[in-house]
Amino acid sequence: MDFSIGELSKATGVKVPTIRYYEKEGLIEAPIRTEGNQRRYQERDLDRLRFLKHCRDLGLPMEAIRELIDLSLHPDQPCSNANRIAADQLQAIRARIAHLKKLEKELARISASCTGEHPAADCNILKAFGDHDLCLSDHK
Amino acid sequence: MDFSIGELSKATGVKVPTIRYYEKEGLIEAPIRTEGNQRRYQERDLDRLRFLKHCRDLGLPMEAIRELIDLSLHPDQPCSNANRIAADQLQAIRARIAHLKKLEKELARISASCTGEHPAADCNILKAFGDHDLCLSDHK
DNA sequence: GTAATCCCTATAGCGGCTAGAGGTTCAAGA
DNA sequence: TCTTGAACCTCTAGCCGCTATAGGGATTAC
Repeated sequence: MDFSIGELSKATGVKVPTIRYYEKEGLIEAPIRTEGNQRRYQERDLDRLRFLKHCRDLGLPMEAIRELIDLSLHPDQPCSNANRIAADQLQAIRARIAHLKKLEKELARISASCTGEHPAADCNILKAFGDHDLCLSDHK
Repeated sequence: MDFSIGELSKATGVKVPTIRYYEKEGLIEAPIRTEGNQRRYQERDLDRLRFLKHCRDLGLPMEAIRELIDLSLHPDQPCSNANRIAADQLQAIRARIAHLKKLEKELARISASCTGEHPAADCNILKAFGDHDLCLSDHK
């Protein structure tokens, strides 16, 4: 019928202290309590937390999730904000991928520049780490 | 001959409070001071900070940078650690790219699933954020 | 000489948790 | 019914790598 925080944690993969943290942050509602002050959750809390976790797994910042939750609590409002949030996040992810690819290229070059068998004084890796001018691109 | 912290900052692109933070963390040496207690840096501090910044730009964690600095202070030691650090970082970057690509795929699908003109109750984006089962891959 | 700009220390805050201390409640077995 | 032991409670502090602010002192250009 209702879950303890530990059961909710197992069902969602969100750790117990994290659930309490989300509650403190207002991202999930404070559930009812037993006489002994322990939290007891309902089905809808499970849905909400699954939503939250999925959003976090997709990399959304908590502020964006807050907006999405607000929106789902007002089902008559237009969903243009949800659209914007998804598009923004997609763009942010693509920017990060582009940046990481530059780093990958530089690191591959640096990593291959020395076999690790020299004294440090002659190590090309140490030189490459020290000198951005040796880099092929401008990796920020 | 020597630089103030602001000049060092401009020369490297590292912000002033960050330079002081690096000093507190032992990543750069505490420089000499003027009679009025202001820091004055030398050429070698500039080199060190450039090294540090380049490593940070490449995504190395400070602990790894600490090891690299140690190594460059012992030029007779073998550089196998530098090799390992570069290889580890390369692997870490590649793992992050792989993960972000999964997110990109899911977000592109989610983002395209709704034009943003519906009431929230019917919004496919909200549904997709809520339900991982709709996802094509297992993005963590 | 004075005003503008730099510099100093110390502390707190960011995001998103996570770990620990020290104590209470619950549920299963004897 | 009693007892154990696991799970729960609150509160505080810590993680990384900075960044911002407050409240002052030093330096430099005019």
